[in-house]
Amino acid sequence: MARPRKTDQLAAMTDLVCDDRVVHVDAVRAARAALPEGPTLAGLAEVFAALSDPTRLRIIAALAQNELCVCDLAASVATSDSAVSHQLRGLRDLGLVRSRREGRLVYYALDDAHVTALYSQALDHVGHPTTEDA
Amino acid sequence: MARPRKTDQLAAMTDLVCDDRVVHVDAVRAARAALPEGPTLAGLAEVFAALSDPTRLRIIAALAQNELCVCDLAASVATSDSAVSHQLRGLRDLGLVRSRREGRLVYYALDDAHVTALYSQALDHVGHPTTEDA
DNA sequence: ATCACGTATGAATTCCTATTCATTTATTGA
DNA sequence: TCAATAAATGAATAGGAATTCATACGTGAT
Repeated sequence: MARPRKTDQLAAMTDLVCDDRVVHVDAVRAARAALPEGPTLAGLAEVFAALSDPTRLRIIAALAQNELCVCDLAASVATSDSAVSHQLRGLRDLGLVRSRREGRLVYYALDDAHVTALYSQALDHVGHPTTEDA
Repeated sequence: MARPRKTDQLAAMTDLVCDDRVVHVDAVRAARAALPEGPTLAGLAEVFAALSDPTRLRIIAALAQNELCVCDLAASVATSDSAVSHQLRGLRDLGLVRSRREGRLVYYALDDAHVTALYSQALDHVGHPTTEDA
């Protein structure tokens, strides 16, 4: 069933876990107990991934100021309408952004306080110079 | 030099910015003023990217409990030593993690309060069930 | 010195993601 | 109805990223 282990405790731990050797059993036990569950982990990764792209960060920073229509958003963050639209779709699928149509224009706004909070916290930590500070 | 614009104000804005049409000049101006500068933006994206991968997230969650050597870390997060080592290099290059050698073992620990704070804030927002809650 | 073990590294593979370009849909005005 | 504009979408391309496998490095023990 398994190969022999150095100690019973160790064997119990590693069998419970995986095939690798464990040095500090208690530390590993504690670490594993602290791991978020699969869905939680995936959710975290998703949110952070949304914030991991410069274009999306600019979009979020822009929308943190005003609601904006797609073309204004594109002009604001200096990318193509299409690229912005693609990104907005992703952000909307994640529930981070909401849209509202008015005539031919579609306005987007932030729709998730968590993400906004994460963004500004990160900005605080980094120190937040903007173009208006120049 | 450029194509005709609907208004002078609009023309001034767009020339200052890019080649796209702008609908709400003031909104765009405000949005652009709020954009973080290039290096800041890149730094933000980097940090969030570090948190955007499930494996790295598990590593961070594990190290939030104890300092761990590579093989214990691998056992904790249930991936190969090699994969963990690769990820640790990245995290160390970003200054998120520090290492300490003791004999043949190398212990890693978290080394950036910002990231730890971001992680736990995100965890709070999501709600944080772990395996020990079961 | 040699061996075993823990860790690190490089190359290769595979998967994912962001942008671009072309096209389509939706809405308004002529 | 037709033309024009804003936005969305799909396919394609290109770049990046994570894991695996093989191998090398560093350290301690025999």
